[in-house]
Amino acid sequence: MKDGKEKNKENIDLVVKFLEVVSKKNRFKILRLLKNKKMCVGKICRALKLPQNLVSHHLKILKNFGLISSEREGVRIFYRMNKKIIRDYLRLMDKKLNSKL
Amino acid sequence: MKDGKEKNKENIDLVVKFLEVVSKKNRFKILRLLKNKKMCVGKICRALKLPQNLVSHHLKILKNFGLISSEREGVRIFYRMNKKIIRDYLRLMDKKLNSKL
DNA sequence: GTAATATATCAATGTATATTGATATATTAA
DNA sequence: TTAATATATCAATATACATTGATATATTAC
Repeated sequence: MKDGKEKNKENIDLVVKFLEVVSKKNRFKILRLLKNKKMCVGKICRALKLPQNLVSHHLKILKNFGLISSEREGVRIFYRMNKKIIRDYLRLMDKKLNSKL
Repeated sequence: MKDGKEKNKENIDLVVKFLEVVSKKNRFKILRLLKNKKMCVGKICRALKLPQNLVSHHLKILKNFGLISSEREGVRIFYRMNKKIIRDYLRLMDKKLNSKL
């Protein structure tokens, strides 16, 4: 079992990794688009006026980190935000930077 | 007066800029050190095992963005976190990524 | 099967910026 | 005013990674 310091270190690495992922403007915008609705790649491209390969690239990063999920519907692949996970990260950030303890 | 879209764009730029600033591990650690106490540069260097010029560099970025403040005490300069500002950014992030609206 | 559409992957490039090393500035003490 | 300490700045390098262009893969319709 880990001691407190190691646990803390892991948490910091995790929060910082989260921040790295969402601190890119295009990824942040994609996340916001997916906040309340699922969208296919093409629609995201059109909404943000970004080329398809770039959007796919960012979607992959967001998905690898667990912030979004995807499901195929015929020829399209729809993405949606993993709201609970986002909430957990926001809470962790708050704990690290804002909590009294 | 700005319309809603412009206001929103500014907010996104601001949040993303905040995320850029805090998404670097060393800066994040510095912020955490300053969460509950003021510290001089040398002490921050020793605490994080980082060279002085690098710490000064990161402090400057954090200060320019308004996340920390400084005051000289004799030969030393003490830094502290601007907690209210941090809280405001955390709230803004929550609004953008987590609020129901 | 082939064509058409949607998405993903790969290699190359460009850009931002973290880090380092050397040096400059400011304050205090003698 | 000189020495010692603390901090900041500047130039150079290294590195991460967003972006782009070209191409590959997967699904559906014919």
